[in-house]
Amino acid sequence: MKNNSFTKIYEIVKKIPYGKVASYGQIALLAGNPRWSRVVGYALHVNPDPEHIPCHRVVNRFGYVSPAFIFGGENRQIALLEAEGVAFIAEGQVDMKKYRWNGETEGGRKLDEG
DNA sequence: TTAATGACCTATC
DNA sequence: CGATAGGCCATTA
Repeated sequence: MKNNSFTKIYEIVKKIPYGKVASYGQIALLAGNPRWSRVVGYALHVNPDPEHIPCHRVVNRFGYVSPAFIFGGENRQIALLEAEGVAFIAEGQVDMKKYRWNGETEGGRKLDEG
């Protein structure tokens, strides 16, 4: 267990608030390594603690979800997100402009929601 | 150890 | 502005 790299990633992913979603690059960045974008996905791939690691709240830069890599199936992620209140603007895409996690556990509406 | 792959992002023409 | 190619890091065979 290399709790040196992934651990950081998990820490971020596990810190994602309820009803919000974050992108790999964001997590990687918050983790302290903007190039871990690929590793972040890998970290979730192993997902040693899917019960504590909300990988379903993680999507790519465009808000698209994975085709079928989530623990349980694609519907799993979508279902979980919808269950939290996250709406989908497309078949497998969430509104990153409304649910995109700023990176803080407080909130944040400094974006243009207009 | 070398070679290949991946739930991504960024830079260039 | 739109489309294509490469880079980075870690895991696996």
